[in-house]
Amino acid sequence: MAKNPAGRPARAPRRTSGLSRDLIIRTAIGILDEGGESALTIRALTIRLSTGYGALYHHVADRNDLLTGATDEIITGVLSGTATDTDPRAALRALALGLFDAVEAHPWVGRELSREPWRPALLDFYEAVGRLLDALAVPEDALFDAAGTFMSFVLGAGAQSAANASHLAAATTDRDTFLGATAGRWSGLDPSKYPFVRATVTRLRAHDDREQFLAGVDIFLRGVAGDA
Amino acid sequence: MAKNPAGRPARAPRRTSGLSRDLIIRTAIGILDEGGESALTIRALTIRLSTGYGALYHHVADRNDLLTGATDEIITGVLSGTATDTDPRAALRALALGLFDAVEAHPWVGRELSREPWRPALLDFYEAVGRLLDALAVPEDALFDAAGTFMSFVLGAGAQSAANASHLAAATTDRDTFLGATAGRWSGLDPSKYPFVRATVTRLRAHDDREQFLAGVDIFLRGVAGDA
DNA sequence: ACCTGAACACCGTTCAAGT
DNA sequence: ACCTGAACACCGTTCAAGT
Repeated sequence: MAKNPAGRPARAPRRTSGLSRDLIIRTAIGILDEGGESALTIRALTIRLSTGYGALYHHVADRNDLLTGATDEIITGVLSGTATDTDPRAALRALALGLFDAVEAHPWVGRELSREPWRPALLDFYEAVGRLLDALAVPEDALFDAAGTFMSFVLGAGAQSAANASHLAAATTDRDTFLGATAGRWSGLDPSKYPFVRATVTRLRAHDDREQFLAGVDIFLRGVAGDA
Repeated sequence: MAKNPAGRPARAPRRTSGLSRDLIIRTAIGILDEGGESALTIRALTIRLSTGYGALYHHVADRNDLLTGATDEIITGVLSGTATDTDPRAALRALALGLFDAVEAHPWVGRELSREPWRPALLDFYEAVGRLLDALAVPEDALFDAAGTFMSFVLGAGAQSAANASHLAAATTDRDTFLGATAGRWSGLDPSKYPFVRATVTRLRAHDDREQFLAGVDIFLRGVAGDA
């Protein structure tokens, strides 16, 4: 149905409801969630929104704007859903876990944040972390290093977990098969050269990214403010 | 000089020295270092190697193979240059700093590692970390979480620092101007809403990524095995 | 076996033209 | 003001043809 028989170019029905940056970003998030970063093409967006290229470019600057806008939207959602007025340790755990879960749910966010860190939405996150560490009585001259370290760890763990999630999605197999294959590959390594990796294998099947992440948060908290 | 006047297609002089996967990867690293991931096009590679498309595809599978191969090469270099037979704490610091410096020197490596974690070369890194943590008398049931956390932090901090480095390269300005602009932007934030971010501003100009990274490593070491 | 380069099927983005 | 879609300048990859 690309052309009509009369030779006049076919014309898609004009949208009745107006386009908006918000609608475009939300649609982009849908495409990103389904197919990852590479699935977000301008063409795919025009089709899903049944509109033209120019219409999109009227509301967003370019594809990059689309990606940062989508990322901001996700991060903002994390913060608005997390209470920070409880015990500082609990609040830091909740904040970290909120970002971690968001990145697991939207694996493309992790890579986006490593491309464009210090987006406005992440600034709110950093601010909250800083205040909570201050409330934990972290000495002032250690506060900035501690906050930066916390951000690096949370984003790093999120990105890594997201990468696993992406590979999981790419492999059409389920999680156990994927981990099993990894374990199998690692088992094939020379035991004398890779004793630790091989010891990890026996744990891998029961491995829970989220639990390991929380264990990491606790290591950080102990390191930064004595025993958690 | 696309065509010669006689209408016969111009033909580039045939390479005298043979192509090899190794030469291709090394050339790719050069392009990546100069222009980042987007600069690595197959066309750019053929030009720099004065060869054709098919020649490249004869030695590497595709662009992805090029990227992972280049990343492996860098990571392998880090490990071969780091001694791990000293005091475990010192060795962990050296190992972490080696990866951090490599990512700073080759910013594209950080994003690549977040796309393809657990490359063989990183396995060696993980193995070394696990053994060193064991040598630090980290209890066995905490060893795997600790090693994973360490990896996440090192990769996360590296990626973040690399993102800064990329922006620094994109902005043709120097580091002080860039940090000054960021500080200026942050200073404009509502002081009652962002007290911590604003307090960070005064530190930002004197900020040293490498020092903050080492401070983070020490937080981790304290958290994982008592006072460092 | 190794290499060449035209050709193909995509991209993001622009812009004259429509309402 | 908002939208359409042909056109442009790129991509990565393939493959018949050369040596």
